[in-house]
Amino acid sequence: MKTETRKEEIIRVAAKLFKQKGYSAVTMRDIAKAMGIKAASLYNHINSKQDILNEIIISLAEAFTQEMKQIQSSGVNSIDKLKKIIELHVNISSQNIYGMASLNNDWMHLKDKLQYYLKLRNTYEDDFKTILIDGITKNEIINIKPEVMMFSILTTLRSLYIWIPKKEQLNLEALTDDLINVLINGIAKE
Amino acid sequence: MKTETRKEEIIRVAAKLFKQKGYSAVTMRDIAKAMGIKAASLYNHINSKQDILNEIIISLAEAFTQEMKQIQSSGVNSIDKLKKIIELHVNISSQNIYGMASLNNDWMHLKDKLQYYLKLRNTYEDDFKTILIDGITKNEIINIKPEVMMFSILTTLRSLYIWIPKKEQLNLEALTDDLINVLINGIAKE
DNA sequence: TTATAAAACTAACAAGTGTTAGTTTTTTTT
DNA sequence: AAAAAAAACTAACACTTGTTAGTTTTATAA
Repeated sequence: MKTETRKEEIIRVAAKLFKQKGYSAVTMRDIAKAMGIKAASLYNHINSKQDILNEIIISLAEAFTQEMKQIQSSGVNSIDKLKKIIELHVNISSQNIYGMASLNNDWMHLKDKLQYYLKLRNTYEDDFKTILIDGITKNEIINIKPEVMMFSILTTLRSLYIWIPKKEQLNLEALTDDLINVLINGIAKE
Repeated sequence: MKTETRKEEIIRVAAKLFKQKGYSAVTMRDIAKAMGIKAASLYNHINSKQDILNEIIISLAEAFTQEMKQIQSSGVNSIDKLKKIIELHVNISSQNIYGMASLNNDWMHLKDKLQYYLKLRNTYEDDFKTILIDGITKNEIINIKPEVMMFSILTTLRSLYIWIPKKEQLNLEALTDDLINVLINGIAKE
């Protein structure tokens, strides 16, 4: 376990504050105070406030994209691919609760990286939809508009960062199992 | 259809901007410019930027609370209550897309009204959970942790404001039906 | 038409913003 | 112990923020 650099520490502390109040409402002085230093000192480690946001969001977006490509080429059936996607979101979200908040709420404050982020997101959603359409074709998934299914599942998964901290004793495996049940099998007794 | 007051117009325009950039990133000068007046002129109609946010969020939160009480006392079974909740969210969200964005993303910037808002939200979630527990008891709903079920359904419903605008031809009834299917019956073919 | 109310305006404020320059302190390397 | 590098500091900048005071214009009522 390699030790955290000062820059990584700044990004981690900033992400925590961004989750609480959003990127725009957090000042460089807030971040500095949370680290016990003065705002100007931050600039020995980072280039700008904007760069902090870039690093938080882009690294996460790239992680999702990369894993989706793995799932895509895994060769399992569509339901199992969806299960892998659920696991992916639980894993990343539980490891980076604060970053996920920025990814969800502050992506629109990206500037240089905005187009790149949108490209990654669109690719991810297209891949997701392709899995659903494939499942419908192969009769593994009910024939409902794939957009609505994707919206429902993806929205739930993207909001995990809100709910995971609330679960006192965080059993990730149990959470994953429950989510698979709820999202794929529904909640009604047949 | 009674005509909109200037104050209502400010709140409507502000909500639209809040959806795009978040409360903190929108300035009074932004709002004024979108209305074709100067920032100082806004204060002939509203007391503060804070008050704009208060009105947007609290009116929506109260609408949800009120309707939930209706559903609670409607006497139908738990699955039908869930269907009514889905309809409720589709209706309010489609009628106030911009306000729903503030409700979801900017509630933490409430000040005086923050405690009141949290009380309304907690009550709503408690009522929701009670319906689920009741459904489990009566064997209408599968026996999974009600928190996970509520999280999944409620998160999807709360995010409708993101997706509704994307649906080119907005058939609300069809959307409601699809959501009922996906959220209650799941997506897998049995 | 004249008086009244409503709604816009200009100008400015005090406080807060991200960031830079230059300097001092602390830590690491030789 | 001396030199070099890293990381903190103070002070300030140019700009933006929400808001107020006072005034002028526009619309309504008498």
